[in-house]
Amino acid sequence: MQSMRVGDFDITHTIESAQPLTFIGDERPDRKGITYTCGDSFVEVDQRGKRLAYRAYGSLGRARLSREIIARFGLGDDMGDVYRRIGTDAFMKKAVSRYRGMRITRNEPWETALCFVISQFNSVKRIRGIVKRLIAAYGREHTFSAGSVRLSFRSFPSPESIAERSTGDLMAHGAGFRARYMRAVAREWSEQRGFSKLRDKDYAEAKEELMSLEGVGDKVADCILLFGYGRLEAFPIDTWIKRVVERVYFRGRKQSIRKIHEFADERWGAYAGYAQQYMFHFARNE
DNA sequence: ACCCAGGCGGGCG
DNA sequence: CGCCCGCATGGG
Repeated sequence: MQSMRVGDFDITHTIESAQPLTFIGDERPDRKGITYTCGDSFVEVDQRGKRLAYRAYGSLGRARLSREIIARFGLGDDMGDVYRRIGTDAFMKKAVSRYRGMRITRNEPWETALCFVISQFNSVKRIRGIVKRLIAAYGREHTFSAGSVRLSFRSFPSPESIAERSTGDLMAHGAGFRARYMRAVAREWSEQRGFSKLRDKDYAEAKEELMSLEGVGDKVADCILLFGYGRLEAFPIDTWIKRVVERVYFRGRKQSIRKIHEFADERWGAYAGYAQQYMFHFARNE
């Protein structure tokens, strides 16, 4: 078991706020930790106060595991800086105070893309179920044994393993009309080798490229950029965010998606993604 | 029975 | 542009 000291971090809020880890991993019963697969390794994380303990089963070595934990849970983010920038009004101050320590997780881009393609016009509970069934059906099985420890788990399905299924196969797991989009994105992802070039592009250009995929619109593209590529300026606008922004900042008057993007960009700028996540989690749990 | 869910594509004015 | 519609599915 390895560990590190953490500040301004709350793993419970982080893993319960409907980020990819919510869909992929399994929350521990005490809600203070999670298990999830990272590549071909199985990772356990557990928080006790300011101590974050973690371990991996598989090929992930000690140094790489520590880097994975820091990256995955956004532990490199300066939360003082973030809170100063987003906590500028009563509503956001309340959201921040309620969920202090919640971080934007940084996830594998393909895994992020598939999760959020599935998320469209869907509920958090169902998204999780569908993702779990896909992992069970198409994930590669790994078994780890050392001494008395023996465990088996399935990694996240590869783009190829989704692309080669029929829409009927995918619908059998409850994916519904999204099956077509899942195949389309999986096909592109396997052909274009993971969209790694997006890291070198600016936000607008990267978003436009993601939106050229069938089944990826404005909101899903922002989710992929935020949770998959760590673009903290991305501001995904779903039904919750739209409602809340209109209610809190526009006196309940309807606004177009474009206007809300302009508002968020001007108000929260480089940390709009954090503003969005606190707003989303807060609004959903009211 | 009914409504809605971390939307998107397509068609229309 | 903005608006409206259909879309699979199941949980509340």
